[in-house]
Amino acid sequence: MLDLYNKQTKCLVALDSIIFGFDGENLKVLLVKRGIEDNLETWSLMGGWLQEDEGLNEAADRILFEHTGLRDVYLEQLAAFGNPFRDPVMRTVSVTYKALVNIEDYDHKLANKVTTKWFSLKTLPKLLFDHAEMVALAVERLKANASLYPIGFELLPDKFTLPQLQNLYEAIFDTEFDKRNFTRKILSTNILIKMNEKQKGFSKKGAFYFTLNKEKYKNNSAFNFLSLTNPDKIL
Amino acid sequence: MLDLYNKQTKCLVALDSIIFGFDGENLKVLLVKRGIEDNLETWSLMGGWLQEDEGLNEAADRILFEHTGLRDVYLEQLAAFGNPFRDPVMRTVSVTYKALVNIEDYDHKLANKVTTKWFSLKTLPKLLFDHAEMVALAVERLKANASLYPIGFELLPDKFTLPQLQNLYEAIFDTEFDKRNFTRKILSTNILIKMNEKQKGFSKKGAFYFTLNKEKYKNNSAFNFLSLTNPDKIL
DNA sequence: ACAAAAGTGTTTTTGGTACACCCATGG
DNA sequence: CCATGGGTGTACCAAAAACACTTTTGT
Repeated sequence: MLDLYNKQTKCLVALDSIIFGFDGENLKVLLVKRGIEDNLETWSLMGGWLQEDEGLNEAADRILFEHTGLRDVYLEQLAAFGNPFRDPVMRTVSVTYKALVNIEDYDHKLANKVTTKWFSLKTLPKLLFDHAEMVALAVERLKANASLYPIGFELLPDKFTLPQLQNLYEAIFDTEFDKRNFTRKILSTNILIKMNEKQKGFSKKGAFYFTLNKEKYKNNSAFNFLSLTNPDKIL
Repeated sequence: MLDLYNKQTKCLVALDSIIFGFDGENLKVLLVKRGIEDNLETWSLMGGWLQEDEGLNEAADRILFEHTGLRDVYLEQLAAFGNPFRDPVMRTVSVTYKALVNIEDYDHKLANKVTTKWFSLKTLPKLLFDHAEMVALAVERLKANASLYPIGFELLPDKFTLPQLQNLYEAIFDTEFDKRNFTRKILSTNILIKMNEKQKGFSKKGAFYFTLNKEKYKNNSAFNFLSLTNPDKIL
């Protein structure tokens, strides 16, 4: 039987992660500048190779940590990419992950500000290999998830205002929502807790901060979170 | 740079496909009996290894064909499984695919009836490695897809009755729907065409056959197909 | 005639959407 | 006092859900 195994082709397995962040205005992706060996102006996703005795999730976590110093980011598997010529150097199958992080939180933990940079989704640079395709798929899935589940809070600080939350969802879906309808829908899920504190400095009136009711949030309680029944709103 | 590549661990890459079918009553999965070399009573998904110069989708298609003689089945990638010890013989990363096929259609094209068999989801045998986990994930995704898009017709013959269609959806979601509401919702999408022919032999009255309006079906026109806003209905 | 499944309409309730004005504050 | 963004309520409409009786036909 070992024979049968030994006859098969072996491949490198890479892990590439699409890290989404939100700066209050635009949805962004964290990219890494490729080492000097290549064309200097190519950016790539957070990537690395799978090592022995390491699971896929584990490897993706480790690679993200090595690039950024970030731990405990929830990485979710996206898809495997295996075009035989996707990496011209050697046959590599890449398993992609996506994560949402809070940019503020991230920036002060950031290990390597020289080689990593946030890019707005609308002005992405040229990406390595098939990484642009990976980003596109990640965005598509992000939209699908965000309309069904209350994700997106990972992209915000622990306390955030409703206008901030709305901006985020508007950035994800690249559209605008009615303020009153948005507020009503979000509050009706009861996953937010209003604080007594107001945001200072941004607007004159100041907006109340909210925090996540983590109990309810974990319970997955808000299925069909934003029920966007109209595809035009999403696409 | 080649050095850097050469230092990395290489793995086998397997493709495993979850093939769903529907026999009019239960949702089923097509499994293969393992070769004589192993414990005889283990069944597995349609699986095989990735070959050189072959993309993932291509390989999954080829493997399905080799096991079953079926071509042109729409296989959709599900997820990669990469626990380092999932295959005790050698480190293997498995990329899984799922597909929906019409059992009747399948059975007469079937190349190898001895080693492949349909199993009801509710009475699955012991499966190889982590294949049970793969099936569970596939079922979860099937539900999610079926509530958003009018998939499921692949599982039925070219002409089918509304009660059959309802049975199928009830099997997918493991619940019951109101006949009148179901009918209304399905017909309102206009993706079905009523035929003049009635089903004979099953019920005394006989139910009208319908066919798929393939134009509208391809157009993806029925987003949020069954809008199942109540998670209890789904879970 | 009766059993078994097919087929069909109405009412209620829920939730999505559209829409406009007052409020609080910093400048 | 005014400009800026924050906050709120209502009316309409579409669609989901609940609900029961009649029809057809094989036995």
